[in-house]
Amino acid sequence: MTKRTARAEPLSRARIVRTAVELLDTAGVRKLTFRALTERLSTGPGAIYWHVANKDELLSAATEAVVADAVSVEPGAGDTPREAIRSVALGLYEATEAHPWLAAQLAAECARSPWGAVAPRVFEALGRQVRALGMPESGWFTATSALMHYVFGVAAQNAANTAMAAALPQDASRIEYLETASRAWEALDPAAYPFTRAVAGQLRDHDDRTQFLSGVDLVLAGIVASAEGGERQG
Amino acid sequence: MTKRTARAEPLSRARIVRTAVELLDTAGVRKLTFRALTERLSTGPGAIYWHVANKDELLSAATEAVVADAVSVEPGAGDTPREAIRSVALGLYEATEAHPWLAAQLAAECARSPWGAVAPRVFEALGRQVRALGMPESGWFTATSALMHYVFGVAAQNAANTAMAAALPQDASRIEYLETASRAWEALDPAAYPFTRAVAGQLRDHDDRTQFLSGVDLVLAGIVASAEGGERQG
DNA sequence: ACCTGAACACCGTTCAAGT
DNA sequence: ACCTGAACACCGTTCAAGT
Repeated sequence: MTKRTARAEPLSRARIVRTAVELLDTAGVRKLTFRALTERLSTGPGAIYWHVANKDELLSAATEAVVADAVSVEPGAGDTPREAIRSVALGLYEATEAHPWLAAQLAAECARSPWGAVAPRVFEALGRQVRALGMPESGWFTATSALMHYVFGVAAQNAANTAMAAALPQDASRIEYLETASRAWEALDPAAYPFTRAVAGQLRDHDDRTQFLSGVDLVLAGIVASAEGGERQG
Repeated sequence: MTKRTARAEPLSRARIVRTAVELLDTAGVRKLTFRALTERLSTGPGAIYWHVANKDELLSAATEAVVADAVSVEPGAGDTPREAIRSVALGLYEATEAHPWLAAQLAAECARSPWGAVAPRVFEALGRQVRALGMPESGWFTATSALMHYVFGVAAQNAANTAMAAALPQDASRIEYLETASRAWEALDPAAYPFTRAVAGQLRDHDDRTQFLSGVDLVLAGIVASAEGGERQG
C-alpha cells in the first residue's frame, strides 16, 4: 500500500485553496484564519504567504474554485436550451446550498473585481444557451446578464435559508424556520406592509428550489418575449 | 446662534448607526472599527456596546437604514405600475452607487437573516406594483421574489463597477475600466469561452444604468408573459 | 525556491468601576 | 440607566533567518 499520507503531500497553492474550502465548509468564514490554516497544513504563516498574496486572494480563489466546479457540468445531448439553462442555474443554486459561505463570498468577489474570474464562468455557461435559444446577437449581453444577476440574487438570498434552518436547534428545520419568518411577516405593521402581509402565506408554503426554477422560467419568458417584441421600443 | 455642537449631542443608537454609515461611505468597510467609532463619537467602546449588541448588529442596522431610505420614495401619482417598479428599482440601484459597501453588505445581511428586516422593505415596495400590474394573487410571491432577486443580483455586481472605476488612478475612470475588463474577456481561451469573447464588445459599450433598467423590463416582460400564459404548464 | 516562526500592529469584546 | 477605559484573546501580515 503506497498510500501517501497528508503530511507527506507538498504545500501548494492548490492544496491551500482546497484546505480553505474544507475549513469554510465545516467551520464557516469566521473560522477560516491563517492560524487554523497553518495548523491544518502544519506549516507557518510565511509558507502560506509564499503561495498566496493575502486573505482576500485566498477567498477569491476558494470562491472561483467552487463556482468553476459547479458550472462545469456539460448539458445533456438531448437537452433543449431551456433545460440546459435550468440545469446550469440549478448547479449554481446547489453549490450555494452545499457551501453556505458561497453566497456572501460571491457578492464580495464581485465587489472586489466585478467582471473578474468568476463572472465569465457563469456568463459563458448561461450565454451559450441564450444563444441557442435563438436570440439576436444584439440581445445576448442584456439577456445573459439578467439571467446571471437573477441567479446571483437568489444565491445571496435563498441559499442562506438552508444554512439558517440547519443552524436551528435540532429538528426545528427548514419548515419551522419558514413558519417563523412567515409569522414575522404577518406581524408587520398593516399600514406600512399590506402587500408583504398578504403574501406571508405564500412565503410559508413555498419551496426554495421550485421557487428558484420558477424565477428562471420567468426570466426566460421575458427573454423570449423581448426577442419577439424586438425592435419597436419607445 | 444656538447651534448645538456635535459633542453636545447625546449618544444614541441612531447616532451610532448614522456615524457608522458615514464611516462606511468615506472610509470603507475595512475602516469601520470600534476604535474609529469611539474616536468619532468621543466615547469608549463600552458606551457603544450599551446601545448595540455587536458589530454584526451594527452592520445590519446600517444596511437597513440605507435601504429603508432608498425604498421610501413614493411613486408619482401618474405613474404606471411599470414606471413605479422602475423607479423603486432605480432607487435601490442608486443607493448601491452612493454607498459602495451596500451591495456586499446586502448579501451578508441576507445570509444573516434571509427574510429579516431588509427584504420586507424591498418586497413591499416592489410587490405593491406587481399587484397593480394585474397579476393573479397566486403569482405575487414568485413574481416579486424574481424581481427582488434580480435587483439584489445587479446590486452585487454592477454597483461595484462604479467603486472600482472610482478607485482607479485619476481620470482613468469608468470607461477605461470597462475597456480593461472587455480586453480581458477578449483574451480568454477561445475554446473555453467562445460566447463570452463574442460579447466582449457589448460589455465595453454598455451603460450600467441602462443595462439595469433593460433587465428590469425583461423581468417585467416575463412576469406579464407568465401571467398570460397562466394555467397550462407541463 | 521555498519554508520557519517570532514579532508587530491592530482588532472585537468584556467588565469592574464610576456617575 | 448610561458611560469609562484598561485589559484580554485573537487576528492578518511581515521579515530576518534558515534550507
